Amino acid sequence: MSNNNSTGSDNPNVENGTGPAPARASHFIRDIIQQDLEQGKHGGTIVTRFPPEPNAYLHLGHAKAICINYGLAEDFGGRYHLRFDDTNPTKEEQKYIDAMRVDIHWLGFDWGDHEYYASDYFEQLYNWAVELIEAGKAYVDDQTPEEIRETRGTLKTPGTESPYRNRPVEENLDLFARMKAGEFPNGSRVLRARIDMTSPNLNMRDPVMYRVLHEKHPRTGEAWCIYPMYDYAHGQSDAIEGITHSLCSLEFEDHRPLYDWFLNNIPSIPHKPRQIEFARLNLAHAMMSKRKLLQLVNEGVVDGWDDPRLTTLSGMRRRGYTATAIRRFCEVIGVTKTNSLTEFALLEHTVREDLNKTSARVMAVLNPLKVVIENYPEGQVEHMEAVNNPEDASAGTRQVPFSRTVYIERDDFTEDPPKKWFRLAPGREVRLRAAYWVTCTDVIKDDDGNVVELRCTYDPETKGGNNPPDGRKVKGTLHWVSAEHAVPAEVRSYDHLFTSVYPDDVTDEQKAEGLDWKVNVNPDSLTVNGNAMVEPSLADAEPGTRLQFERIGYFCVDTKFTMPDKLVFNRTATLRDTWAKQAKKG
RNA sequence: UGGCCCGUGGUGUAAUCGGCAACACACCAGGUUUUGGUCCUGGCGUUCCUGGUUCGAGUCCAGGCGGGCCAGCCA
Repeated sequence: MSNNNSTGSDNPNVENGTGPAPARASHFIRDIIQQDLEQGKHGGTIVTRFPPEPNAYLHLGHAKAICINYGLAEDFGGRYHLRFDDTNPTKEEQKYIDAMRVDIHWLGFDWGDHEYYASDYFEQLYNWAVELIEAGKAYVDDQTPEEIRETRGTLKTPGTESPYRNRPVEENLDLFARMKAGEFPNGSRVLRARIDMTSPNLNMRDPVMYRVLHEKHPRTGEAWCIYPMYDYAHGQSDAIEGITHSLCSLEFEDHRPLYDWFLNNIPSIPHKPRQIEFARLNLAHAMMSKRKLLQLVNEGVVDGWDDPRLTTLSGMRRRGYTATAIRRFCEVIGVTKTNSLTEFALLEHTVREDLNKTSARVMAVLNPLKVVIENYPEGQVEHMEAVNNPEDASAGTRQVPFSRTVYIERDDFTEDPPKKWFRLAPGREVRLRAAYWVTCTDVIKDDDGNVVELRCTYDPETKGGNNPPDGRKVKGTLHWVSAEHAVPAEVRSYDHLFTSVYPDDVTDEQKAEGLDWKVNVNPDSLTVNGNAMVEPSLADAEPGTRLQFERIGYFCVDTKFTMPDKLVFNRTATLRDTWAKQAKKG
């Protein structure tokens, strides 16, 4: 897991993966790298990087990019860098840098000493810009932003050259130096590459390399008042770091000719990386746009960047997702250039797959219904032995107290059972997991006819939930908690944050009404249940602990709302529920 | 009559040189089970269209059709 050439620190934030390393799926980028290595390019090694702009929190789409970049470097014994692309001080903040470092470590990657910042390269970038000016391949443009936009042309018509395009080299050098010296206000002048205003690729129509921005930078402070644009900074940063394969998403395809142009035209460039693009992740019912995520957070639609409904890494972590599950997900979705929409079910599958193997089983009743076992001695308490994880014998067993009054799930009882109903009903017998078999003898209702309590009898010969000697069978097994031992808890359940698979889908009618993508926010995405009762072994559960509530789903102790005297659980995912499917069909 | 990219089951992907379309998810039907979980078995396809080359095309060629991205001094 640790980066080659790194310090190999045992970072406490790195969560150990569980299952065996899955076989690596082949894909076109892996093939390219394999081929390059076989042909002896790059001295037989590869160097990749993950280059986030620190202006938001990392989300599942970033996890895909991280797994591709870092995973490939690991697989081929190469090296990987973390580079913060901090070229726009108006948007970037230190808090995002800090959060990103935590998230990437949590995912299980250690970049060691290879943490870099585009701002580290400002001096070198500036010097190369001067080289370009000297070569007659860059010039200072005095046009206003509006004029630059107008003369760029359109998708179908060529642009026109700036009147400043043929300025003498000396004048460009002087003006660029004075831009750097702070003589000019924001927006007054830019440095442009001198390429081709008639190119069908708009990125090649004399792209802006530097703009004047009198802005304090989180790292360089007031040292600079001109800042390089992405297109100029990115490829050259790759070159400086010796990146061999610069992997990015599809929308940069059109930028590749420009990426290559800088590399090929800067006289003293030390190294030429290769940019390769892949499709970014689209996940149904989820928001993967940093800008819109920021909006959801700022407008209070969600409870911060780590809201468990968000597919931010911090949100998913708080929700109970494991790094193993996320990395496995990134493996199974593959790497292609095809625009696609991945079903949420695939994500749920990978988290269940991991949690099934690793999480301890406990009993929790979300919606309690009181059951009095009339033939069980009053005041008696038995400690029943329960298996912690049937998938993992080493997880051992625990004692769960049983008494005369227990709570069962309200959904596990019905007065008029449908076909194939295995649960409790008047006169029916079921197994209380790890305890006894009980038979419902009476139903007690309030004045409005609501069932408020059940009366049952138990069979002492079924202790531990075992089959009785008479050979009786029972189909249903229910979870339960002893009323006097139960610990109250709050349980927060989540549904998709967006009702439509594409959160951006807005009808023309909605647009006409002035509505935007936020109409798709699901008003029922959060359900807070304050009535849950959990078994006493959970009383002191540590925040972050992941558990399976038997027959219900995977939950974790919330790290934000849990207090010493208040347990709060987040539902990570439900268990698959074939009965619910069957019942729905009728 | 702008450029670039992409089309394989419901979904995500695979298919060496042109050689029986494979895997996972989802769904459906069964089996096992002290979780209606897990696990096991089985079912589910005109490779966007048309034409061409070929003994043979998802793969090569031509022409269509459909989808995505690009006109920030954002990344």
